[in-house]
Amino acid sequence: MSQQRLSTQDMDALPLAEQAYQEIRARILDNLWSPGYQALEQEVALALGMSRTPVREAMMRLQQEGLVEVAPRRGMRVLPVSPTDMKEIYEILTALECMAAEILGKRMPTSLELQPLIDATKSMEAALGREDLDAWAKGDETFHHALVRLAGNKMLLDSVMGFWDRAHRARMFTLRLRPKPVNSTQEHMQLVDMLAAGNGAGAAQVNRAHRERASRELLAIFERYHLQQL
Amino acid sequence: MSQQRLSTQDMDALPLAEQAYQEIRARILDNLWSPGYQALEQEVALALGMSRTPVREAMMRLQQEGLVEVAPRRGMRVLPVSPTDMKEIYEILTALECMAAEILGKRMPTSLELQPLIDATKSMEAALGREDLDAWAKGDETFHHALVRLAGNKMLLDSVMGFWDRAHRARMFTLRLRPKPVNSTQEHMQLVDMLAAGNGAGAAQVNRAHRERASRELLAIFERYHLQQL
DNA sequence: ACCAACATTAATGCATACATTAAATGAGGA
DNA sequence: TCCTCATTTAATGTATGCATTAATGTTGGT
Repeated sequence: MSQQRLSTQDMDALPLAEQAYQEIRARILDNLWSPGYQALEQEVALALGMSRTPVREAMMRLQQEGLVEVAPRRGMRVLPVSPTDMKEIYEILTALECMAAEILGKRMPTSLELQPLIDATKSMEAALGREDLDAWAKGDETFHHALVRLAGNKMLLDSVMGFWDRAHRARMFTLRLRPKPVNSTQEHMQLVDMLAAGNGAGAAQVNRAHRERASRELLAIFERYHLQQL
Repeated sequence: MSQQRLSTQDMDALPLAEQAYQEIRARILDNLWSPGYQALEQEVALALGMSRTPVREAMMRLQQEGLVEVAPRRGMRVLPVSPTDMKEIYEILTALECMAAEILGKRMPTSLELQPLIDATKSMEAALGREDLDAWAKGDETFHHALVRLAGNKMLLDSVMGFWDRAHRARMFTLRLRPKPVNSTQEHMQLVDMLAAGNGAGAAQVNRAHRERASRELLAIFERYHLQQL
């Protein structure tokens, strides 16, 4: 294998370790590598066409983020998400997002700032009309991402995004098992109203109810289908 | 340098990468390597008596945790903590700890479970009597650690501990610049009472006030002394 | 004296070699 | 047949080598 394949003008300026990270992460989030999937450093290295070193680096990063576990002798293993995990993740996300909502509300965002939230909500409604649940989910992510981003706390955003990743698969899976999210539009707009009114506490409360309902529904699905992990 | 120094019966069963991580982290938290301190992979490796590989691994881990930055050509650099950073960290910690308090309160912990909180508070009071601020700070950490731990959300605990690390230096530094924390005992016991009474919302509220006051005091010190970073 | 082009140096990113060790395999005895 | 202990195998952890490249220094021209 050639020592370095980056020649003079190569489009991938990304370090191999970074490529490995993004590639593995994408496969996990897209469920190409499902929970329980195991692979040795060498196997992954071969699959990605690089040596063990950058792969190892990527695996450790993913382990810290909670997406994989690196077992002593069997390489990495894609971690399943248990109902308990989901409960923990949603508790955290609820706390963090509500904090974001409160901060943002107190700050009285301009309508220009709030526009992304409104756009996302509209796109969700449109997607729902087309029965396009994937697009709906994407809109929902956009909405909540914008909400947290506008709070202006960078560490908060990073932290939240990490937990979203961990819950991603389960959210996608349960998307089609739960009642159509017809209330979300109204709940989102209610939140926007609170924010526009500068009502931080109210915004936090609305978002909290929103998230707690979502969490309950999700955990109910785990129960109903006896899902031990996803 | 010998390839492997782990002979048959060696007390350090820890992988070198783990040793490196703990060692570097300790030096940063103890302020032996102050904010702005820079070191190349090779230098650190030499200092710790190992090769670049495990050092590199440790540095990446510390970077993800936000303690250092790994600049392209100048190795790692211990990150300073700015007032903005402190504000962000305390916002997050407040949200997460309050969530912990609420969960724990709702669960109505037994007095046995609450004992660690009471013990920690007593130890803080004793330390204060001896004017031993370091011991006081340690007690405070113990109290809040126990609070979050008892909430039973492992991910929450991990997350919180990461943010504590990032704020550690600044907390220690400001310890002697701020008014003696004479109210903390009462506030802590008030929180314990709420928890014992099963009053989750109340516990959250008390803890929130507690943390917001601490945060305000800390930021005020940054202001007063024109500290741009710690 | 200043600046541009070039040479030099040094640090990293990655590949690879190697020792250690956990797991798997197999042999021998109860 | 089953269990115990030695042997082999294979995966990792760590060290090291090497190519790339950013930073620094140097030279020559204006």
